[in-house]
Amino acid sequence: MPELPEVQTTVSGLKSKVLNRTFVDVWTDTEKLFKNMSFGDFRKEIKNKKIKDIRRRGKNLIFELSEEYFLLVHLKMTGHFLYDECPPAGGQGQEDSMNRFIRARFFLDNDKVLALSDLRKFAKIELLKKEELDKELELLGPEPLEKDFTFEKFKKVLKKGKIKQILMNQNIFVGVGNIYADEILWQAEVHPEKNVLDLSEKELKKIYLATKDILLEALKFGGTSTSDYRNIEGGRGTFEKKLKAYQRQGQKCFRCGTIIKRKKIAQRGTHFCPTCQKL
DNA sequence: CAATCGTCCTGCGGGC
DNA sequence: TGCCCGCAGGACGATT
Repeated sequence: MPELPEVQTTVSGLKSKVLNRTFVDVWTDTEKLFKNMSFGDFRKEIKNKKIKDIRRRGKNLIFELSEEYFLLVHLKMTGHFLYDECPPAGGQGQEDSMNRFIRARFFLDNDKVLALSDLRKFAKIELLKKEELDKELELLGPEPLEKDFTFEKFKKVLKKGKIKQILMNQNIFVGVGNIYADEILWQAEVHPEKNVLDLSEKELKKIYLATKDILLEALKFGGTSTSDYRNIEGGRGTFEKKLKAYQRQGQKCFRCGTIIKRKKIAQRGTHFCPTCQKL
């Protein structure tokens, strides 16, 4: 599932390929992905709009277009963009079934195609004016990799509740989903069900540092592709080789050798070391 | 009022 | 072998 490192990797890839390109047309077989207007209207509106910039806010992709329009895309769980889909035979991603669920195609003025593959059809695509975009994003918390996201700021935005749930709450701070929440808490040696109010200063500091560290490290490796995420060339991120907790249930903890446990916490599959991460 | 549940969706894996 | 059930989960709305 695309979290901050995967969305940022996507943004970087897109910027290198489609900046300053103009949309010629768009196709879909899944009209419900287009949330704020009918697909017919979207198709009319997107034509001839130029991509002036591409950025990320939390897990959202934002294409800044000409005429003061914005294309907002949320990949949710299984969405990913593919540039110039159907790579040459034998090319990276060609044999990967995850790249075959093409739900939308954006035709560009260089005769290339930007496609959206999304197995579960949960992605969101919206064409918005500035005020509408701001309104949709207004509840999002701060960016954890920004310089001004200090330890003081981190402590200030936290609310009471199970720490795992808090880490994944986009209104507190953005970018962390199920994979990185488990990795952050493993590194910080904190039990995912521990209440924020019961965390010591030392534990808070470890979670804060682990958040920055894990997200940066995952970004460096192009994200995690355990199941569905692919980069815009259809290839995989390599951070999955670095995972210490996520989907390692039944295997030995790299720190203490205890068998990693899996438990449903806040409706999410959660992986942790019962020895290193005590409640 | 906060916590939990249901919804969207479909491929895949486990069990029989 | 083949079928069916249930699981995976980001975000949001509904419910308790």
